[in-house]
Amino acid sequence: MNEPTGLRARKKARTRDAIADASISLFLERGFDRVSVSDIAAAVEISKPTLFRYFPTKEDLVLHRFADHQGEAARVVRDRGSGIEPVPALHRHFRAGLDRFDPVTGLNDHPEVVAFHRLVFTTPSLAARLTRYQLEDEEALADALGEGIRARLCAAQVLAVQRVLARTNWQKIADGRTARDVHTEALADADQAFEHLR
Amino acid sequence: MNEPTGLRARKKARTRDAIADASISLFLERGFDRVSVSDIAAAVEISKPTLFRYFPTKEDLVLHRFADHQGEAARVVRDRGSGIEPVPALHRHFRAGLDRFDPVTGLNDHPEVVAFHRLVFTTPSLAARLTRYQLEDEEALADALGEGIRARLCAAQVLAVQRVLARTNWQKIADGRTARDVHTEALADADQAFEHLR
DNA sequence: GTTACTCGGTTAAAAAAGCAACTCAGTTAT
DNA sequence: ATAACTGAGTTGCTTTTTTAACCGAGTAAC
Repeated sequence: MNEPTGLRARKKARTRDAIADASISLFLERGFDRVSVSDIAAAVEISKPTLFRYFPTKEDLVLHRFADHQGEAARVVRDRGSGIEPVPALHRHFRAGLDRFDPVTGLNDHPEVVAFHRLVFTTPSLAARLTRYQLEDEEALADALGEGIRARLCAAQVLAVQRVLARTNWQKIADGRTARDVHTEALADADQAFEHLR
Repeated sequence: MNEPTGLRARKKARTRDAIADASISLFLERGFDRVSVSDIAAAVEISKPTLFRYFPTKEDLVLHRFADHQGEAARVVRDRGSGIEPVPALHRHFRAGLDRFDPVTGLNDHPEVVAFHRLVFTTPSLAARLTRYQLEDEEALADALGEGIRARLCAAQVLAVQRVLARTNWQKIADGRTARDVHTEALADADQAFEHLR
């Protein structure tokens, strides 16, 4: 069931991680457009074409962290236990994310994570591309919810809610508060928001 | 003047070093024939055919340290300054080796080097292959010295002398003496041996 | 206004690595 | 004696990586 752990696969995963780590740390250090892809390739000791075989664009070097969560909402809906409604399933999933301080919930005060968020939202080309990811995510969720305009509306609202919640949490963290401190009100916000959805 | 330092060359050199290091440390740890080439390949995280692209046989994993000195004597003779006779040039070169405690002179008491020598000379297949290297080295030296039986005799004698000297030094080290301690008498031995050659 | 750089991204060909299956010897088990 | 194993080394095929050269957009220089 799990991926084959051959030599090839292992090295590929390691190269991918190395690229991701090097590029993010370089971006945080000098800013997104003061680092060229050639710099990154040199840091990882691979060639430029190889780098682009792992990540299609420069933006994806940053956004793969979101891309890796791609379709998560849709999956949660599809894999929900029988007799459970979609929205409560997403609610539960988001609460679980809060409990483990998943960065996508905005509730994480690791300096690296905070700096990363700042990087994404203050770099126009990154923010732009991020919305494209969110659109695809939304479409996938809509498909998982069913067909027609109702499903699409519901998907859009759920993801909008999640974005607002994450943004709110992140703002509180950016104001200097600790994730543990914000945790309970983040839960309350989430409960209220998802309650209001139905 | 120096080799091109492209990405490919750098990685190749690093892989070669990794193989050499891993195999020698495994051999020293468990003995030459209690380690399979597959074990080594696994330790370096490369495939078996790849390993054999770097080293032609299992023995060469150990003996490349000698192989890398291959043809050194011949080169010394060819590159000697004008007006210098071959044998004195070789003499000087051997003395220089002693002065920097070059492992090939046997005058080196690093535990790793000592263990390495022991490994080579107590493993029959290694000792056997080593003599083949020495033969090739001898032929190259003979060619550098000129043609005919005289050159061949001279080459054989020079290399025999070097082997005896190295073996003598190694024996003293094996008896527990330190390289620095043995150094002066090693020089004296060398002087006498090369003098006797003339 | 052309010229020349830089940077993101691509292409084609060649080198290198991985994989699986194989040969060939020598050992061990039955 | 034969069957089953193990380990060195090879072979053919596929995937990955390097290399050098290029394209096209932006931009700074003169």
